Amino acid sequence: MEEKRGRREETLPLPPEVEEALCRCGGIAGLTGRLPEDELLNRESALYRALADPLRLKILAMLAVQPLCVCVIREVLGIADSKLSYHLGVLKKAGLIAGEAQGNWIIYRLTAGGVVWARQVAGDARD
Amino acid sequence: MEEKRGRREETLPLPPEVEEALCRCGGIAGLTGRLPEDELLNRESALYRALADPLRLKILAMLAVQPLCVCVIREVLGIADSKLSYHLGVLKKAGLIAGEAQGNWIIYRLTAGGVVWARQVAGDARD
DNA sequence: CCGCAAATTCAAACTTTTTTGAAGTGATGT
DNA sequence: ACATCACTTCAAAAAAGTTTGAATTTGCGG
Repeated sequence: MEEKRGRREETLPLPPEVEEALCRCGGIAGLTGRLPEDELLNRESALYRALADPLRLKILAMLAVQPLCVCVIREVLGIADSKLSYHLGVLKKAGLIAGEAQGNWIIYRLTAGGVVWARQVAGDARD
Repeated sequence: MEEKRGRREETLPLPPEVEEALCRCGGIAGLTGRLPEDELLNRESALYRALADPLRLKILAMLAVQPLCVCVIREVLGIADSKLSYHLGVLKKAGLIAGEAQGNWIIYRLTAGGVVWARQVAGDARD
């Protein structure tokens, strides 16, 4: 009766392959300890969420060619102003691009972080 | 009047910096030509969408330690079966993980592609 | 055959993201 | 001062993604 209470982690029946490997890494607790902090996972998933749209990837690819003002981007994409503004906002909030006002225009360019990801997008194309 | 009709691409007024660089790369048309295919952008954004959730990144991190059956993953995450099944499905559809039935259990492991991205997640943690 | 345990499927409720069109901001040229 | 151009903001509608709990499937041991 005593061994039933508490339900130790080693108690749950597992496929041998998993059980063995799990023991070697410290059981459930050991495994849990090896995982990245939630804080980090949140930040990373937020970045991927910004990249999770073909339109936004296209914008990154364009800006990898050269810095551009909104009107040129819109001309290439053929979408409404406000829609473009929304997506630029998403990329900006993610720290992938930055916009600098220049008179009547706003010129967007990749940030250092943006360059890395834009390369990832365009780089895969070379395969 | 004749120069007004048609609105050639060179006609739109631009900040000098942008205009000059745009000319060098073949104008709007030249820029458009350098962009990745929509097909590719769709595939890549689909991958990022699969990565765009902290729970899913955590699952990848777990499987980077070792292959695991669903029950262990659930134990670590502390979420409902069906919820976990949904997220495993997303990762599987994205080609990041694969599950192999083994008797009563299903053992999930990273695919080759999954390994790359799991490293990206955990690797950033080392900074 | 029966019952159990592991995992998936399903549909409805819920949340988040995206789209749309109208209104707003601010610099520029007249 | 006024009209215009480039761009953003806003709020409502639409679409997509996620969560929930119940039902289902499948393999295993008795």
